[in-house]
Parts: sequence; C-alpha cells; structure tokens
Amino acid sequence: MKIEQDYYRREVVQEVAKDLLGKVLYTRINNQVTAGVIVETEAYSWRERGCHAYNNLRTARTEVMFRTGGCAYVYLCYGIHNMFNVVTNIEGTAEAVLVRALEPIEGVQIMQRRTGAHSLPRITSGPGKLSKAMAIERNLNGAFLWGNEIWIEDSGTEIAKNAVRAVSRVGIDYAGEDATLPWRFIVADNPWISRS
DNA sequence: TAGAGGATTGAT
DNA sequence: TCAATCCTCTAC
Repeated sequence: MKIEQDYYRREVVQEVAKDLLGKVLYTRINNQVTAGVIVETEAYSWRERGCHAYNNLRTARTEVMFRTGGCAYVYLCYGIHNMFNVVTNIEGTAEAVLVRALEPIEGVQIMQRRTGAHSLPRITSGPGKLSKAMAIERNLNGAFLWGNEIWIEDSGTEIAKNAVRAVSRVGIDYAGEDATLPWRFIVADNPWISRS
C-alpha cells in the first residue's frame, strides 16, 4: 500500500523521520523497479541552523521544502551526490526528512550495476549512494511520493521501538548547537546503516 | 558576476 | 587526510 499524503503532513518532522524507518522506498526508472527498506533518516526544520531553509530562507532551491508534505526534495551536494528528502508538514512550513540508508529488497542487481562494483552490504549505506543505486536525480525534485516513478509503501512490518536509536546528525558542524540535536534515527545494529 | 563552500564518498 | 565537482548563495 502506498502511503497517503496525510502521513507526511504531520506537524512534528522528527516523528515522521522516526516513523519512516521500516517503510519501503520504491523507484521505477526506465521501467526498472528497485526498492529498499529505510533504515536511517535525519529530520530538518526551518527552526534550526542545519536546515537549508533555516529562518524561513526561501530561495529557488528551498522552495520545494515549503510545499505540502509528500513531495520529494532532491538536491546536489558537493557537486557529485544527489540527496533525497521527503518534505513534511503543511504548505508554508519548511521541514523535510533526509533518507540516509536503505536495505535493498528488490532490483538488487540493478542497484549494483548502477553503483559500480561495490560489495553488497555497502551499496545503499549513505545518502549519496542510495540515490545513485535507486537512480534518484534532480528531475524528481518536487515529485509526489505516490506516483509511478518514486513512491513509499508501508511494508506492514514494524521496527521494534527499542531498536530505534536517536543520535546527532552528521556533516553539519556549521549549525553550531543545532548540530547536537538527536534528530538522526537509525535501526540499531542494522548492517545497512551509513558509517558513523 | 565572481568567489566560497557544501546534509558525501572513496582512494591514499 | 584529501580531492572530486558544480550548484547555490552572498557580496560587491
């Protein structure tokens, strides 16, 4: 079952980030279907410095974050890596969840081919790598997550609450105190989460 | 319009 | 530890 829009429109972005663990991200690009269970996420909000839309900064890039929950926000990082985010909350409130790692369950060979010769446990263990494996590029920026190219499904299997860890986010030292917020959510001991 | 830097990654 | 690589944002 594809997840419906109300799921993404909730007010607390951290709740959506935590809840997305265990859900399944699908893409169908060039008629090739790939899918993976989300095992690591990070929450971002206009209220804190780690966010591109901090202090309601509205630019061509951040515009998508202000849209209604359920859109994809895809941007290029370091000129090399596409990063996939899920926009949350209602229109006008800039919040998003960065998907950082997946456990592949469908189209594994396709993902291996797209990422080169990486060994299996590592092909989707990081935001740049999973986008490459799933063929997520900036042409999907703004796409709704219940379409035919990219969507998220509820697998029906819950992640045990005691298996979820909330830790600090990575790579945002410039955010000062906000870099210490425990807004990164991982499935503990899962071999597919990104390196710390 | 130029210049600095980044929600990363893989090789050294 | 460092380079790759290009888009985005800011300052002039």
